Amino acid sequence: MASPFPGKEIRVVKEHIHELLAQSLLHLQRDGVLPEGAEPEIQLERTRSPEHGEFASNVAMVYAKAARKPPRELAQIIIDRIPRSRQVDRLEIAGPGFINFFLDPCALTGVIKDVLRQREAYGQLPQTARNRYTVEFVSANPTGPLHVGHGRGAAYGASLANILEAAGYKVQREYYVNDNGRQMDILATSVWLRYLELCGEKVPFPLNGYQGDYIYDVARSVRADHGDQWRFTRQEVEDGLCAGDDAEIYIDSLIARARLLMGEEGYRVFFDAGLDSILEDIKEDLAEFGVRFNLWFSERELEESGALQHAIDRLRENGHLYERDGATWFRASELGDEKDRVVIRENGRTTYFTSDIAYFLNKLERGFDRAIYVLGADHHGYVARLQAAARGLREDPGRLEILLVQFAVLFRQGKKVQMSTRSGQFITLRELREEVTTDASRFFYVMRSHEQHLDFDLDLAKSRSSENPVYYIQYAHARICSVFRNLEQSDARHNEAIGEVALDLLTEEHEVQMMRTISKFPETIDSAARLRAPHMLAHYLHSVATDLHSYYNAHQFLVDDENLRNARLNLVLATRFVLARGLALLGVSAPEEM
RNA sequence: GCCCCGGUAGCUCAGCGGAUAGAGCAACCGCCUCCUAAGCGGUAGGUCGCAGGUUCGACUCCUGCCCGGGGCGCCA
Repeated sequence: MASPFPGKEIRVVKEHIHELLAQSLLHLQRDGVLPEGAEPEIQLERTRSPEHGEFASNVAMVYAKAARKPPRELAQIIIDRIPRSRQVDRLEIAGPGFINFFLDPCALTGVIKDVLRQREAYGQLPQTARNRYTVEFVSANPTGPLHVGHGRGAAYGASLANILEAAGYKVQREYYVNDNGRQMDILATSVWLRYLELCGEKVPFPLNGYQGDYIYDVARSVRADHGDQWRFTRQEVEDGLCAGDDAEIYIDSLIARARLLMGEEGYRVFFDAGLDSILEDIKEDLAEFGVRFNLWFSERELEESGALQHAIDRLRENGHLYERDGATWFRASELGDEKDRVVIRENGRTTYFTSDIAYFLNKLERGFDRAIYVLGADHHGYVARLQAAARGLREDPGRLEILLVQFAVLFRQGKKVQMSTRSGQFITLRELREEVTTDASRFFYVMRSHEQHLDFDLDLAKSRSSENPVYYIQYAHARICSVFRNLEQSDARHNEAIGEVALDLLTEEHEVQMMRTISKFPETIDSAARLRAPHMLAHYLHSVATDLHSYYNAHQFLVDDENLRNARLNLVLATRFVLARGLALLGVSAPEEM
């Protein structure tokens, strides 16, 4: 037969079969059996049960109407046109008209050769077109430590970015640092009030200020560096303060008071001290969580670089802005949003949304084909707003993709762990990592679909037992490593070349199953990337571990027969590569010993 | 009121329009003189929230309803 990939090793059996089917359908189009025109769409999927072969296609059913033939009859015609392949043992028509592909054993053993040739790179898919993606995630305001809610976004975003890379995309990881908003002013003022307290001046601390102890730490460091030069008495601070009942007005007037008393320069010291120390803490926290970013994008820079003005100009040129009540509005309601949005407030300052628009435009102008946003589910109001912005900018809304991650709720001893940001009674990501380890938290966070509320069972994540899926998978990896350690201590050696020649000895049910599962790795990466679903990879790895443990229990790998031993070692070594790579994509370690 | 997410085994959840709906935990019965029992094998467990619709075919898509979680600002 003619190889569908001339001069190239057939890497993925599924692709190969897909190609065989495509050739058949192309023939039938030329022969007039099928209508010509669009390239036929082919669905090929794994069967649920081996009695239906390895792969099945529904093309005969889909095209039955167009071909004006009963599905099973059309199936036979399609089969007659499918080129012969060494990889395919036989074809069957089943049920209402499925075409089932039964593989030749060499197709499965070929998978082991593939893996051992590609080693750690197995599962890496070729580059695709328009593949420059930027993924923005976490982007928590630098006003305090990350908590467990941010943890899910971090784990999801990082895993997704890794998976997209494996699927052939060039991925940039970005964190949007909101260093310009009112929340930052509240932070700066909170630090200043704590500073005054340390100086011995007790000014009543506002309820909506940042209450956490870390504020004292920042205040202490400012005082250590700058002494008491910004010390004012309670009387001085409260003079001319709007002491109304409204907490929001009260804190705003405190902010204004801070700026006035200290001057912009002094105020900046508190502002930057808060920002720098908290951002530093967040970076360190994320690094320890195995999450790295290529770019920490500063909101302030949007203003300083003129990007903000650039975006506003663009909206204005496109006729989407108007003035009302002293503010400048974006006519979002005409572009799919539920109402119009303010982009320049009455006081002349832009809104948070204005920055969002400018940042989005900036991403596209930096050359990314697509901007992916990983946001908490509470931000779902953003979707329509940002899409409206994309339209208003006359950019393709298809280049904007927003993924909402649902909330995670912690459970301890079967009971919900209560959390509240206001009272400062939230569990930090750092505390979670320390309690259940980074590995377990990374895995648990992405174990479920991101669209699904997550019940995070702390006791399960902590347990070093079989119930804990992350240990179950890691244990499979460690077991394989252990086998090779035992081999080292014996007289025997692993010879991959001998193993490769002897692969046809791998005929046990467990071995066939193991190979089948390993062969699904590339397509799992593909689906997980396409559906933005790291949990698919998590589930897949669990099935790899299941097969390995079963195999391990049923058969001895270190047998006397040199050929069989090396063949089996090739298989488990290939399994090890899959486990290690898969765990790495999820940010989970693959220990050699447990 | 409007919007987002969910409702599948006792519990937590997979299931990318296909064939007999799966896994882990919990329950019950077994397996270590043998490469790590953090493991394996087996048994039992289901009106896929309800009602319509689209389709050769619906857990999957559409509409309505019921139940649970969350969100709606010239806040960020």
